Amino acid sequence: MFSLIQLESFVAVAEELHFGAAAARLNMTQPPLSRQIQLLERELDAQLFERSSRKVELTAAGKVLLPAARSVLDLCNKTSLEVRRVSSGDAGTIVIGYTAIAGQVALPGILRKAGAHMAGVSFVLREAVSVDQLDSITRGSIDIGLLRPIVARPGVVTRPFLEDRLVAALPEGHELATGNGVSLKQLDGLPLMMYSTAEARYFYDLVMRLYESASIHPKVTQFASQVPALLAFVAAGLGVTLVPASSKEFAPSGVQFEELRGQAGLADLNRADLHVAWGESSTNPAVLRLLRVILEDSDQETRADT
Amino acid sequence: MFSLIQLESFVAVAEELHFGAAAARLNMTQPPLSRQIQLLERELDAQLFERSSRKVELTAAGKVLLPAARSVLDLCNKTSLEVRRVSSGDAGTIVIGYTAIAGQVALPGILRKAGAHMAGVSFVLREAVSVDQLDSITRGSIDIGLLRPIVARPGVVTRPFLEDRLVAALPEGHELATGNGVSLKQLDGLPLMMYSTAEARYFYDLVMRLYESASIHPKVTQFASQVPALLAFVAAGLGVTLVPASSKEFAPSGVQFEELRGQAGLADLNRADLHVAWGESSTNPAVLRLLRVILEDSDQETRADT
DNA sequence: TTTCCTTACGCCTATCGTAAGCATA
DNA sequence: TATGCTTACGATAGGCGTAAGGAAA
Repeated sequence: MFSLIQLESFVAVAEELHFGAAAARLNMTQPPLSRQIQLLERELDAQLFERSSRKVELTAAGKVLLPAARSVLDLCNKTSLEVRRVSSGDAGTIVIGYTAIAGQVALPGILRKAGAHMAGVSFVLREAVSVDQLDSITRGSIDIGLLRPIVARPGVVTRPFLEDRLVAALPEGHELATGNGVSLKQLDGLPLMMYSTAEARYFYDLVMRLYESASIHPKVTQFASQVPALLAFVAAGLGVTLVPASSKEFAPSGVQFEELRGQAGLADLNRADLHVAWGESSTNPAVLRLLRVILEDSDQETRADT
Repeated sequence: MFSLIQLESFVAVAEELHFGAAAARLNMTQPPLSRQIQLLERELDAQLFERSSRKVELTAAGKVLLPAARSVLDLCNKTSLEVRRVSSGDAGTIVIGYTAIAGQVALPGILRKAGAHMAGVSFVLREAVSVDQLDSITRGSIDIGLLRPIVARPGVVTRPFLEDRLVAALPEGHELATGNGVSLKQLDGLPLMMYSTAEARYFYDLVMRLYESASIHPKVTQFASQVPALLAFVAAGLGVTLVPASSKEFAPSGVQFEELRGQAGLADLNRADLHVAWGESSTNPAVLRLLRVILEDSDQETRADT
């Protein structure tokens, strides 16, 4: 096979139509340039130039080769730049998995900040529940997951990046909707709109633990797997529910939120933080950079909260 | 700039993920191969492999380089062939991309007719999914693609040349296998052997649209990306599927086909035509000639159908 | 201890530059 | 005779293979 140097030599001669001028452009002397062209011609079994000591012209075969040689060289240059950029983290593709809630409360901010710091990186977004995200990280089909801290998994690192807690959601005008918070005890006996065990296991378990901590039994009347559906029940006056505080931003009208309070140790139990997860052997520079953006950001928000 | 030998070395290592095996494939020993990779990495300022004495893995930068390197090498090979042909006065070389199905139902006929009209032209055949073919046409590494009409792409022209439609495939002896056709409604409730969304997106979407048009929901129990695999499911009695009518020719025993009928507008929805695609700036006379052969041929078949 | 990627080193091939050759206007 | 591509030749650089080194399971 010919070499790229031969193609560069050929393009230079084809453009200058003068071996001496082409050699000067390539910072070399004529003789080796002539030899490179000869080698290329022998390699291709084709005469590329019609040449005498007075003129140099492209043959038909040369006319076919010229655009192709330019394409090859262009593609090589483009590839070189692209690989450099990916290697330095300036470009690349990051596949981000996220839960439905994370997609609403965390993803927009992350993408906004990432877009500013990492123009040139393209993001592929994939909504999935937490456990599926862990599987995907293990398989390598997503780079970063925004999820709930369920079971630890070898090979996957997780870090909290957005503090969150459950708050009570009550129908507007309910007697407990005072704006001063409610205790779990006060919720005893009220119909509870509950997370389904299969699709929202994390929240199901969290709510059950909270009720147990207050020694009361939930009176579950409705199930749903998504926060908006639960809030719709509440807005319709069917009962109360517990949702992440971050859900306030996208609540329907007719719902009022109250902080949970009153119990020793409640704050430790009532943690619904969002975590970011990634493969521990992840080396993609763009991914590492995005992780820095997310985690720095979380530090700032943490400080702002305190 | 890197050299083509370095790209070849890189592709070999990336495909084998083993320096020793790659070196054997390249007919050389490991040490110089390692050195070529190191030189390439230094040249690109990028680590391409994550390697220890126990495993070799591509980095993100390596994953970007791999298809690009293949493109460069493909383009070089194609260029080499092309220049030789033109130089020797022979017509030229046509690289044909085709999907698995096109390779069975369309390619033999095209090659037979082209062979008669265009002796001296050599064909390079490359099986690839439709979207990859479009990429290759844009890059110039294939001349003509036989593919499904997915999204339009600037610079690439496509024309239908083989009409096709989906038909139902049922286990032999099934009560619906009457030879008089079936309606989609009749398939409601039967287990559907479905195309996978990733590798056979076109058919997946087409089947979903058909079911939606009949206001029924598919009961999907098995997934596969290739028609023969789906037909194998059907032959085994696991359910029914929808396949291009042209697949009849290479169906296993135990499968019976029924036309889809009964619904207004079904014929417009149920189109699975094969298209031919080429670069709009294509000037290769041999390519233009082959296009004429393919499209004339399609006119004949169209007339024969009506 | 085995596997397998990397480093070290001698040999050889290939490319460079200088100098001479030769064809054309 | 001047221009400019080609051939000849010695020096150097770069790649290959063999052999030794070193890290991981």
